[in-house]
Parts: sequence; C-alpha cells; structure tokens
Amino acid sequence: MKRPTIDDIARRANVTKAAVSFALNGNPGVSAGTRERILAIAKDVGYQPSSAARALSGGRAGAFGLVIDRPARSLGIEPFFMELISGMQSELARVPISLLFTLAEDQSDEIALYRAWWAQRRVDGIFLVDVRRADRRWAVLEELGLPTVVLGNPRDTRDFAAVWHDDAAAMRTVLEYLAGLGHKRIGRIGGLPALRHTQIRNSAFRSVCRRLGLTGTMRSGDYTGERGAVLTRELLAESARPTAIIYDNDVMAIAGLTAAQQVGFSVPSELSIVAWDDSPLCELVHPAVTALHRDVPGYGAHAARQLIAASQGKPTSGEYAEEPELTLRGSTGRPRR
Amino acid sequence: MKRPTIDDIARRANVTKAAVSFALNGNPGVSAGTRERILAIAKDVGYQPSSAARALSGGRAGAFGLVIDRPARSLGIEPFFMELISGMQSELARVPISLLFTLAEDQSDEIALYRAWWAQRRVDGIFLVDVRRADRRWAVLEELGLPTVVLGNPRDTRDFAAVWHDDAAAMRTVLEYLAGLGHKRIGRIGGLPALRHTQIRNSAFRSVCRRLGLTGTMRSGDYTGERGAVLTRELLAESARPTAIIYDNDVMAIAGLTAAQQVGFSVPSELSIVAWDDSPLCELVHPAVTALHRDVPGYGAHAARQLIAASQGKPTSGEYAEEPELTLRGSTGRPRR
DNA sequence: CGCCGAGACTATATCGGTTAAGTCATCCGA
DNA sequence: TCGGATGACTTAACCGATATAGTCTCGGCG
Repeated sequence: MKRPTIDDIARRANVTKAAVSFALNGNPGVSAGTRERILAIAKDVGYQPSSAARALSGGRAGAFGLVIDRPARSLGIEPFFMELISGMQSELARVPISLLFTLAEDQSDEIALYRAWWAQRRVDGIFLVDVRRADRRWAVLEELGLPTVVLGNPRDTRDFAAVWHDDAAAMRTVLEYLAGLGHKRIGRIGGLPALRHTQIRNSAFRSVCRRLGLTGTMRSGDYTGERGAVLTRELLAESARPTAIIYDNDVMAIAGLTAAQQVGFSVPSELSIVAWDDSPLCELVHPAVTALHRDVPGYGAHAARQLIAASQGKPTSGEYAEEPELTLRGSTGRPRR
Repeated sequence: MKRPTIDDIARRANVTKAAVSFALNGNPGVSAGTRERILAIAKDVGYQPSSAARALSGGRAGAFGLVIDRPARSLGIEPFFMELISGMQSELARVPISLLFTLAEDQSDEIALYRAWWAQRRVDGIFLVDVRRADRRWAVLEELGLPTVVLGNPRDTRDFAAVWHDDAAAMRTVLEYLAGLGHKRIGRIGGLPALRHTQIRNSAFRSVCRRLGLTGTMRSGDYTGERGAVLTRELLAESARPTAIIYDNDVMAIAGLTAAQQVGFSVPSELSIVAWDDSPLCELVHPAVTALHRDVPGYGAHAARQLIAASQGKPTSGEYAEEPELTLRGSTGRPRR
C-alpha cells in the first residue's frame, strides 16, 4: 500500500506542495476555498505527514524519551511506572508525540543513551526520573541542551521544570496518624539510599519523629520483596521493636507483612504496616495494606504537559506539588498494650 | 551544542559526503586509507547519523512498535511486560532500533495507532501481543504491509513470524503433577476468554483432565486480584470443591491464596495453588506459590531478533516453542484425605 | 491612467542522509 | 602503445516535509 505524500495531494488539488503545506498547517498564503479543498482531499486520502520528513525539515523529532535504570527484576512488579507511562501518553497522543521507552543497566548506560538520542536527533525532550544524589545526568542534559522535565523535588532541578509530590508532607501525615493511634516506636524501610526522594523521606522521617517524640528506626531497602522481608525480620528482632513500619514501596510492604505473619506477629494488633505507593497489590493480601495513594497517571500527564511546553520553548508553568493521600486499610491499628 | 553532520566530516576529511557515507557504511568506493581517516574523524567528533535523515532517505524509521491494550490498572502489576520489554531492548539496542511503546484503550485504538504509525512512517515493524479470537489486527497489518512478529501460537499467525510458548504442553505437565500428588478435582481460573492463549489453555485443560480422569472446573477471570479472589471463593463454595486451582497469572493466584486462607482453607493441605506466570510476587507471600516459569526476557529477545530479520525482508528463522518450566514451591502438596 | 500594495500561489532552497551516474587517473593486456 | 577495465572519488538526484523569496493578478487610489 502506498502512503500519500504532500505531493500527491498537491497534484490532486492542482497546486504546489507549498500551498498544501500552508493549508494543512493553518498558515496564510492560501484562500479559504483552496484551503478547504486541500483539507478535504487530505482527509479523503488519509494523509498524515511523514514524521521523518518533518523531523528533518522542522528540526524536531516528534518524540520524548524515558529511561529507567533500575534492575528489570524489581521494576517489573512496580505498577508505578506503567501507570506513569499511561498517564504521559494520554497527553502525548494528542500532539502527537511518541514515547521512546528504554530500560538501562546503570547510569552510564542511561547517559550514553541520552547522548545517542541527542546525536541521532531522536528525541525532543527527556523525562528524568529517579533523581540521585550527585546525579551525573544533570550536567549531560544541560550540556546537550535537551529539554527536560524532572519527576522529583524541585530543590534539585536547577533550571529544569519539575513535577513532584510532597514527600515530606506525606511523611508527616503518616507519622501523625500512627502517633495518633498510640504508636511510640516506628520503623521505616526505605528505598535505594542513593535516590534523592529516599533521602527526602529519610530526613522528614527523622525530623518528624523528633518533633512528635517518637523513636524511629531506619533501614535501607532496594524495592525487592526479599530485602523487604529480611529487613522486617531484622526490625522485629530488636529488643525495642517497632509497633509500626513504613515501607517505601508496596512490594516491600507486602513482603514485610508476610514475613511478620510468618514469625508470628499479628497484623495490625502487634504490627501496623504502611506502604508508600498504593496499587492493586495492596488489596491483594490479608489484611489489605494501608497506603499512601498518589494519582500516578495524573502525575505522568502533568509531566507530559510540562515537557511539551518546554520543548516548544514556552515557559513551564511552575511546579506541581500534590500531597499523597493516606488510604486506610486493615494493616494499621492501635498497638496492643 | 552543535551536532556533527556528515558534511562536517566530509569537510574535515577533504572529501564529499558521498565518500563519507560509503566509508561509514562499509560500502565500496573509498580506499582503505581514506576510510580509516574518515572513521577516525567520525569517532573523534562523536558522529551519529541523524535518524530523521536516515529514515527519510532510507525509507526505514529505525523503530518498532509495541501496543498493549489491556487496562492499565491490571497491567501495572504484571511483571510480564516489563521483563518482555527489557528482553526486546537487549537485542534492539545493538542495531540500533528504538521501541515505541504505547498503552491503548481498546483494539480500535490500537488499530488506529498502527495506521497512524504507518502513515507517518514511524515504525518498521510491530510486535503483536495478546492474540484474540477473530482478531481484527491481522487484516490491518497485512493491508499495511507492516512487518510483524506475533507473540503467540503459530496456528493463528497466518504469514507472520511467531514466537511462542507451548501452553498445551505446560498444562499437561501441571495436571500430571497434580494428579500424581493425588488430586482428583481441579479448578482453573483463566484469563480473558477472548485471548487466544486463554482458549488454548482452556481446551488443553479440558482434554488433559478427560485423559487423566480428573474432574475439571473452569472460570474466566480478567487478571485482576479482585476477580481472582471472587472466583476462588466461588469454586471453594461448590459441593464438590476442587483440591487444587490453576490460575492464569500470578496476581490472581496470590489473590486466590489470600482469599482461600481468609475463608479458612489451609494451603496446601486443603487447597493447592499454581500460578501460570512466575514472578518475584510468587515468593512474596506465604506459602510461596508454585508457578510455571518462563524465560520472559529471552522470549522478548527472540521476538526482537525475528522482527529485525522480518523488517529487513530476510526469511524469519522458523518458530520457537519452549515449554514453561514448573517451579515447585510451598503452595502445592498432597490433598488431605 | 498608471503605480502601489496585497493576496494567492509558485519556485526553490534546505534539513542530512543514501545512491545512481559520471569523471578522472591508473594499470593491464594485446 | 592504445583501448578498456578498475578503483577512487565527485556530482547530483532523491526522500517529504517547511519556509523564504519571487511572480502574477487584481483592486484601489491619486
């Protein structure tokens, strides 16, 4: 099957392709009558401009890039990214811009990919996720001049637009809730310590515990169920064991729940459990897990809108800080005396 | 920052861009010495060809497309697709071809996307997943002439290359294993009935049960935990309730496990549980769930190799049928008398 | 009546590659 | 010693858009 080009339309309309281009892009230079005729023909033959030709001529690729460099094994079971992508695409589809999605081995890989995409003119912008301390990606993206929207705290984002959730506020909400139930000793099993949002949550955990007079104990996990289970057993083995544990993702929380039940702790009477990200997983187990719920597709959609603006050189419309909402389920309750 | 073009290299090497093109692509027309000089310069300036120019000139986009049209909610927690993508990319990265990944609302959406990608020359090939009965996508992809590799049973694939797992053989393995343990009444909670692989598993289930003299009961799920739990309770409420249930994915299996335990059935002594897809999820719960394990990244990598070949017009090297392997864990055992 | 300006198009350059066709110089064999 | 083949390039067309510079026509106005 032959794909119609701008020249085919020009021939059928008895004008040159320049006229067709004007008509299709709403530019002046054609009469209203001719424009309508051209539009009708284009619609009739199902014309869509070649993305390659457009990219070459217009200097824009019509695509954004998203790279994730966590191990695929831990990634797979995190609903977060699928929902994020789904939200991004709801916005990108109408432009239309497509999404190049790639998993990388490590940050060097990721950076190499950005350089390759840039040199090949494959993308007009980048969604940056999983901000790390001493993140080497900033410098590269700035050097390349690739428009970027950061999904993370704006304190780190330099000149890039940022979209984020207020993790510190959420931590406050959770701790106040647990303190209100009567918990005194609280554990936290965090995510990868190199990630910036882990650090933000860590420091919020520390400061809020101090303010509320709680005893906080922290461990660093890696989002896998294995580590979640191991660290949970570790915390429960302590002499002054916590009566509640906050996990940095749903997978670790569920693994922790299972591990706790297995060594004989009843949830929630002997141990309360809170997960940072909500997902259908949290309702899969018994008791269902209390979780911080975020509108992840909305988060992705917002990031997409920002990146569309940024890639067009428009000023990005400030930030976006929504506080995750605590969804109460069966895994939290008053601690047994 | 300025991106080097083929002309920049030509200038520096004192040749025309045609010579540079010959040198870079390994074509005859330049002497060995000149070729080396050009290659050195290209490497020095970090040259990478513009994908747009290449696409326009060469008529190939340098990208493959993958569309999934299950609801994002149920998709998110399935590790399957992330692992699949990760496997695909391990092969695509070396060509290099990038992957356009999109979630669609329904099959009409998906088809519209194929047409748009085709008209815009955005992709050179399609990975087709979730084959359905009376699938409308075949006709469209054939009409458009888009090279396609099907991840599914070759009986359905017409002229397209196929990569698949032998679901029927796997069903036989599972049922023989359960029968060997002494189970007589076996339940099955399948996936979406419209999906071809669900049908294949259904009919294998029926025929193997008949052959082994087992009583089989089937229900149709939708891969979500909710349905998995509901259907499990339904099966367990029957007078001649099954002593083992086979689920079509890990999420339903885990939900089923939780549901069964909640209504007082002990696993595995009163109910054995088998999940079709293995994932870290299966080890997250207690008891850990016996599952059919597939090398999903390998599956994706193989599909990618096939599609690369197909998009270059090479004959695709036949099919690939690997039998999923039954990984035994705590959720299966002899039924209590 | 003739000049000016605006509107409606056309002609053409351009983006950065690939590739067919053309131009030399060199070497080989009869 | 000369015709022809070969190698090493160059020239130029092409892919399908966008955008700028012309061209032509017509209407208005002094």
